[in-house]
Amino acid sequence: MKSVNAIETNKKNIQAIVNEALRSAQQKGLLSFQDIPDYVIEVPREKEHGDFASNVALLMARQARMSPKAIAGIIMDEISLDKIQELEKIEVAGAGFINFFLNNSWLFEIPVQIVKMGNKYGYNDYLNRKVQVEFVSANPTGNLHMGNARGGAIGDTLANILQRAGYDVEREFYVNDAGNQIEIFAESLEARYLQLTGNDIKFPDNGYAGQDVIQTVKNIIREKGNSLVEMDSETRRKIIVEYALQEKIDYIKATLKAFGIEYDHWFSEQSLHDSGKVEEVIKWLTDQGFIYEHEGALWFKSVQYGDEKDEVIKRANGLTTYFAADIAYHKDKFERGFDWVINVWGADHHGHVARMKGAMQALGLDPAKLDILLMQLVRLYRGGNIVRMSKRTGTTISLDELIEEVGKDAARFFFVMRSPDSHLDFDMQLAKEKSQENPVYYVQYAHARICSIFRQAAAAGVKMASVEEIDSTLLNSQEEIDLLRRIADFPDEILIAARTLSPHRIARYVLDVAGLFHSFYNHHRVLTNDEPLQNARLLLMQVTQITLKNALDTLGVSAPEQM
RNA sequence: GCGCCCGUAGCUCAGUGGAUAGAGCACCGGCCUCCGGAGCCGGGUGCGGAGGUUCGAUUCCUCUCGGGCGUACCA
Repeated sequence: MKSVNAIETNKKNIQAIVNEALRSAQQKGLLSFQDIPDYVIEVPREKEHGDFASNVALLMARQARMSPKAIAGIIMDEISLDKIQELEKIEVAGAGFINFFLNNSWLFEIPVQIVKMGNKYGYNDYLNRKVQVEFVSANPTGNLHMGNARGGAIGDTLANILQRAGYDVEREFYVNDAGNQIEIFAESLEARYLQLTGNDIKFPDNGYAGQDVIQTVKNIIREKGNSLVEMDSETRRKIIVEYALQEKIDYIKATLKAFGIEYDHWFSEQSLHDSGKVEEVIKWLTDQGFIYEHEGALWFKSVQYGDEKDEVIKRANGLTTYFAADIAYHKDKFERGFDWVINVWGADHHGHVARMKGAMQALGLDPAKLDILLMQLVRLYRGGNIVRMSKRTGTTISLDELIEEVGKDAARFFFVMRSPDSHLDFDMQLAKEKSQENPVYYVQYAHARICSIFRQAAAAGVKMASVEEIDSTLLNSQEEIDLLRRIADFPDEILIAARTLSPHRIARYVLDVAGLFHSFYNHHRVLTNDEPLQNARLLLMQVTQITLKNALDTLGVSAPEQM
């Protein structure tokens, strides 16, 4: 199906006539310039400035050696209004802006298109470009915490946005099932196992002290009893850690699924070691001169790529670092044919960005194809009080507990409501509240209210006319036009959110649409005895419902029919 | 010390170099004999500070103050 993005279409049409006017003015010798500058057609903030506006004259002033206003005047004179059917008026305003005023006929055509597209409204044209979004990638050594939760909501929403922007999207979870922390995990599990089977063993100082480790060990004992006590340590650890990893990965999968997230691919770090890809990439980088030896360790020359210091890739004890595996991992990603790779990382990993991009360059890959979306950390509140998190005592609130307490919808909405750059204060009490203070309810209520109107209509035996027969030009009050206008923005909002990696834009958008709907609802009645008007308003309700539902889908939040 | 992110209304936050900087909450005052009042309408002296680039800076650059994070042969 052909996608609908009326805003983008209008911008392109206006840009075309502006370009045409520029060339025409140039030919007539009215305007002298080398290149058309990189100007924009934008929707002005103020309604008085038209439906669309361009800054082309301001950007051209220098090379044309004329005032912006004079240039704008020339351009305006070269444009004939009948080039675009809806174009009603052009004016020069402010410092030299060209403002374009359209009549609303394009707007009234949109409802029928939206109804035809249904749950595909918001999707843009297919781009045939593969993008991978890797997110959460939590260590399988503990529970999912609030950072993982925010990463999950941001990553999954971003993946949804990219799909609607026209990309082929793959969601990937990188399982850190190798390396140092797995060793420590194994030691911790073994110590707890021996302790719980009656042996006096000291727990490692840097071990995983959480309750969940003890619970895992209890599960192992339930299944295998004391049978591991007599084994040699290596065999015992192998059995225990294998069991624990499986249990943790199952837990992570189940919890994220409850959070509305399903991955296309789970990628094992250990597989990179098993296949020899880590050694392979180290050897290749060494041969190319990107690696040197110092005090028995191998170092990657990340300083030459703007990093603060060089990074160890293989330790003096012969074990590779997590960075070595990460290089092999990113090489593998691009060998899988992605045009674009996005990693969602916690801000505490920002120091890793420069050297990762440096490694890309060393490998001959284009670092611009890798975007790392850093998100600031989460502070959890309950009412006014901060909920302290402590790894040592294991008293953190985990994602499964959060979902249990506030629900998936509120949690997902809250995590994407703010820009990833912004610290997030998550108030669990507010997220649970069924009141006007809680934004997720405000939006869901709008959707439920519309559903209720249709239930009322059905109960009264009202039948909506077929879409083609409805006269949508009757939707001419300010509230109706404002709502319709914002609904028309949806596909373009998706494109902007994709381009700027801004999932929070969609949360704000859906709040906007809900607000405009509530305002309409309080000013006008849908069900009346004016049948043509009633039909037009029912159509408006239908497209509002579709837009709210599709935008909420993008956020992974449900759109209830009643509350 | 050095590096990254953030400082916008009382609070929590939006704001792709553009025209008169917005929203929610809180606070005050209004609005249903009528489709769900979990709603609507009205009420605002705010871009931490100082320079710079630009026709134009909340946005870009430098410095400065404040907060967060990082700065391991951890991940």
